[in-house]
Amino acid sequence: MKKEILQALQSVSQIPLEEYMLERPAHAQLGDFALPCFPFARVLRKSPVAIAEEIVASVKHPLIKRAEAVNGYVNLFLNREVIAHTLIQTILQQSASFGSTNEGDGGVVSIDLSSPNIAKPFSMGHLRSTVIGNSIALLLDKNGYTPVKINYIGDWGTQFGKLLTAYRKWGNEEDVRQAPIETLLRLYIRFHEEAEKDSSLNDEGRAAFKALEDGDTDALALWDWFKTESLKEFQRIYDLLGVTFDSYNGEAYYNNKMEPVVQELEDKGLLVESDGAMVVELEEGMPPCLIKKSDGATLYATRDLAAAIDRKNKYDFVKSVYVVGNEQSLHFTQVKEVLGKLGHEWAKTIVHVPFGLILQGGKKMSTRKGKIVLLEKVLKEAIELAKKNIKEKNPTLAHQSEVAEAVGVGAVLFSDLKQHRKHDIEFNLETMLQVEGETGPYVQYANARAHSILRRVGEIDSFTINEVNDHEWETIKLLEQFPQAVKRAADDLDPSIIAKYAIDLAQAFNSFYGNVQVLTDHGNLPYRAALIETVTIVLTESMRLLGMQSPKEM
RNA sequence: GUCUCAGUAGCUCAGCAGGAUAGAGCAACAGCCUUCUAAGCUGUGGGUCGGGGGUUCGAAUCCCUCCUGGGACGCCA
Repeated sequence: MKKEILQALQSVSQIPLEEYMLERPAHAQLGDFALPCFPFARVLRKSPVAIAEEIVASVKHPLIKRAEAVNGYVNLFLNREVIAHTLIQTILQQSASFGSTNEGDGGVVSIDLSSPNIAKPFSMGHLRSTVIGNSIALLLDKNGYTPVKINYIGDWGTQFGKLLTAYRKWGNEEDVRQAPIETLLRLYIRFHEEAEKDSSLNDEGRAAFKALEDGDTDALALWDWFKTESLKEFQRIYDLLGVTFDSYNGEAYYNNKMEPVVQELEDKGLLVESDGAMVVELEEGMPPCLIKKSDGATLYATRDLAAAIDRKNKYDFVKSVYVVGNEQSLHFTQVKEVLGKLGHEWAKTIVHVPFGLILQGGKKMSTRKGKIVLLEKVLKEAIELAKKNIKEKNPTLAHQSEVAEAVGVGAVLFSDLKQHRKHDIEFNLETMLQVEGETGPYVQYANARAHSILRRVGEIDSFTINEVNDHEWETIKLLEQFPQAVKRAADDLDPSIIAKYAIDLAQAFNSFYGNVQVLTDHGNLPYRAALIETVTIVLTESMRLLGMQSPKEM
């Protein structure tokens, strides 16, 4: 549509026009599109006002109803009825595939997301990675890519040496069976408390990890047990969130895949000794990448290198996305650099998608110090609140517990996804549980109301449009923008674009049905019903792309 | 100290491929349930866009600089 308008303008303009020049005015009374003529003034040696007036006088196109010259702008008012009719037809016909593209042409994009650490509770921080990563996968899929979701479980590293040490010193089997994660977390916290006083504990922990890595059977058995118990707890949360994975290959999976990488680094002369550790030196200004500790045990970067190479071999990805907090930016830059030094061209296709931290009192939360908020508790609370709301607002509703779950989880998901990824978030339970205003339940409610009207209308087979009022037009303009929102969200790997879009559309629609009686106006009923149906299609699809459910009643 | 992200209404944020009077939500206040679910709608008040320079016809948006805060900077992940 924009292209057609642009062509119409081009035919009467002496200057070549580009798509970006045509903008949407901030205020609806200024029209649907506007062309600022200031840049042309110098070339044409005329005032912008005169240029605008000339264009307005001669521009003509079936989609343009009226053109006005205002202070050097060409303001265009479109032919609402024609555009609305075409758009509604298109959306009804394409249904959920409206806005899809085949840009990715089936190319695989691996996505590293969620990645909780075993023996530690699923925290609010992991929520961000999980829901952002999941939404990115859905967005890529809609654009024709083949996403592969990898849950890179944190199940290896010195932390396990520490945990094993703590368990052997202070733990017992019974407590772990009763409440696995809670007990293991307590042990982990105690370890760090005691290590403050007695730093030799840290050496003990490191030694225990070395033993684990060298295949000590006792240590392995304990490790395996802790891991099994942890995964059970995580699964409950993934079920609630509706997130699935294509691979659960965690850090331990790469235990036997690191040596070849280390060997290759050595063969290529990249590995150098530094203070007893083995490192790869990087460009000036960047700290070296640590590959092996002085005791010979591996590090995070070692495993990430092995994992990146393994994933390239396995999936032959066109892009590899890591949804990990922005405090790890340096780490990923280093890993990319090292891969580049190894001669892997594809290192360029690795993308770190960072996100802000969830803060408490302005500070980072720390598992080690026991400063942590549990996601499961937050979700449970949100669902309880949704249940209570249903009892008050719609007590006769069927399937109340399913709807409560969809709404409660939707509230938590949306409060996270609507914010720009990179912003730190101050944790606030009240904000997360909110159901009014710019929230997940607000979007779900708009969609439920739309379905409610449609249930009363029944089947419609054709419609004509006599006039599109302002409320309807605002809604239609937004519907028309959905494909662009999808494309931008996928290109920027940023789900918040869809979340904001969904809010805008829900607001426009709420305003429409709040001000227009649909059922009683029989002349306009078929057209409005068709419009409302397209709203449900696009709202439902928006919510799906965010990983949210969209109940038809609530 | 170096690198990096941020600073917009009382609070939480959007806008930042430069464009017309800087927008939402929450909170506050005032209306709207005998008409499609009030998780809604309609209105009111509320701003030196951190400070200062610069580029431009035009800057919240681009550049420089300073201030404030978060985070990362070798044997955690």
